[in-house]
Amino acid sequence: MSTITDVAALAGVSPSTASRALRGSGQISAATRARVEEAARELDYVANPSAVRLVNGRTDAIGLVVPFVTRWFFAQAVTGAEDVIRGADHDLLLYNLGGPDGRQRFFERMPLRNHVAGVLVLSLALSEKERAQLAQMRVPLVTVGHDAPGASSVMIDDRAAASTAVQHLLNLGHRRIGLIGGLPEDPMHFTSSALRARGYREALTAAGAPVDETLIVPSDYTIDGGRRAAVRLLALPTPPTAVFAMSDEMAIGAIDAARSMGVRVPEDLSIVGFDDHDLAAFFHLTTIRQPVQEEGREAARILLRMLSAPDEAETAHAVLDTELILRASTAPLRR
Amino acid sequence: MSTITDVAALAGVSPSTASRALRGSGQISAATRARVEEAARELDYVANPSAVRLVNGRTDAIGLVVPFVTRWFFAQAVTGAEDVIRGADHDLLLYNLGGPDGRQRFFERMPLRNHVAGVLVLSLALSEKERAQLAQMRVPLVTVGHDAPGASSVMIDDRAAASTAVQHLLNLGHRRIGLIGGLPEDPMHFTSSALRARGYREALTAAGAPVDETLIVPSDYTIDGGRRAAVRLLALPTPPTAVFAMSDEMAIGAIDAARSMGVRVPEDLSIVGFDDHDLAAFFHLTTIRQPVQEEGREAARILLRMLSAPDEAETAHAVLDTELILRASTAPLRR
DNA sequence: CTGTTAGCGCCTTCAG
DNA sequence: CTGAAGGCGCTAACAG
Repeated sequence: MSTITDVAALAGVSPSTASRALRGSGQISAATRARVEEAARELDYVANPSAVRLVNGRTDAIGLVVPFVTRWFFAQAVTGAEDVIRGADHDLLLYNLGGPDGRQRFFERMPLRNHVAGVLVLSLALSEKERAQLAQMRVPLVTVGHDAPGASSVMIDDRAAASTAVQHLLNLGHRRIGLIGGLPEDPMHFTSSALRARGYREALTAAGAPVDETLIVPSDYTIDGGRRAAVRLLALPTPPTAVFAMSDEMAIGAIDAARSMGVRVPEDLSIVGFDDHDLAAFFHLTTIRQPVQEEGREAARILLRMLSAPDEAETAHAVLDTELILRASTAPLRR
Repeated sequence: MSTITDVAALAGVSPSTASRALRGSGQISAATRARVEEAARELDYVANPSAVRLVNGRTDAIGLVVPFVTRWFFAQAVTGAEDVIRGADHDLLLYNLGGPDGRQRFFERMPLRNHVAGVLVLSLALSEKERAQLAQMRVPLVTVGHDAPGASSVMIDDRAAASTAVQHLLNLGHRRIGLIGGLPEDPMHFTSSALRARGYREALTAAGAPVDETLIVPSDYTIDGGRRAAVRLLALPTPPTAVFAMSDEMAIGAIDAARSMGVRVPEDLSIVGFDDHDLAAFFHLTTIRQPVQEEGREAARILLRMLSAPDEAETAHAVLDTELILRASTAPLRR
């Protein structure tokens, strides 16, 4: 691997001149610049990033923390963030927690410490202690789907979106509306679950409909979890006539459960999901669309902005729009 | 950010002693070591990785190149690789190509150059030029799902697996068997497509069944692509009685197409997929299971091994097992 | 067992 | 406009 000294030697200049020429800083005669560039090309020179970082006193890598890359939502957000970060020529260090154990290990060891210029955290509700750990790194922090003090955030209005979903069902005449949602003490703490649950309750209350706690079933954001939750709901003495699931995966599980129990969708049971997953259209699922890739992109943009203006200690908070997508999994209540 | 000099000062020793104590190298009295460790803890010291890399002359970051993190297969493989790499305390630089443009940009700029100790490439059939570019970085290279000269690889036996799938259909009495597969000139060049197509042809030929080119329909590994391909097959004057799809996504699309055309699965049409995607069981899909996460893990392991024994220029080649998973999307030919 | 010295590759003063 | 010198933080010899 050739160094800048090699380049300088080949070009017949000093290393500092070579450095200036290559980076376009200072005043350099066009002739020397050309010569240096030619030499660099010839030697296939690329600056050693460790040396550059050491002397500049900063890294340009960005840490991306994600619970599970395999889940649709996270993969989408990663794609958006990655694209923006690459476009700005930063490195992206991926950290996939992969469950409670990985999460604990991460926060214990803080492997990003001293490694990154900024951190992007996808959809983890940070405990106070975790937030403090992250803050201790003294680098800008942006979260997606969760709002932590001292950090910037990109969110959707989970509460309003959930209300909209439930309102849609209420408009169709439904009153007994089930909720399939995040686990109450989810080890991964997705805050959005709590917000969506709140929106659900508020919509019902505002419409004068009772909130029946037996219709609220926790689940784990997987198809199978949605299936189990739906089975429980449909086995109730007075089952709901409609269900709002906090993710499309769970909604799909619910559709499957209904089918296998001889309950027709939407004739006997209306179902609304959340996300507008790739498969939602396939299942004719009415759902709340959220712009997941854009959430990742926007978070990355905010982080880049924070990096370029480090003095301004301000945090930014973006709220992106959601939209109710009407498909064929919901229908008016039949009496 | 405190430096090792701060730690040394606080512990009342020289920086080199502090360094040795912290890294457990050389001979250090238990007393000094304890004092240094205490000082480091107090100052919350973490070595500056750029400085460490600069002096050691190497980075410990590993580059992971993936076409689309959002596709199930890649997300799974990334998860496996990430886990192993993290476990070995290496950084993981993610590079998501995201299509032909991103691919070209990547190979033009080679942003991993001088950044990484090794590279993991997921399921890209590398052109000779691309392979040369990668080789020019002079770091170990491991590919998953593709075999390139000079690189280690982790593969499955795509040809045999495809043969098995087709053989299963032949055993059920089918003779007209459609193939839904990779695009012939897929801009992302997935080699496995070609190998699976070969397996398909060989199985038919070995059984004395004719290979009808009109039954071979290219597609793009998406649900929708599978749907379109199936529609074309089913609209044929003499449609096939069975179909082998090169991915579960495409198989699912085919199931949907059949359903909407009034063709029953498996009574009128048997379908075999490939991958054992999370949704395969959901669709009762008979499929070829491949251990995707394990492919990622094994690739990472091989890379780590290459890094720890850089002298041995040998490449390793792992072939992992696949398995035919029988479900309800295939049935004997009805006459 | 510990301190001193030198240098990894680069960039940024500071002099010319 | 260009070169020399110094130092970023750390570790590997080399002396003690």
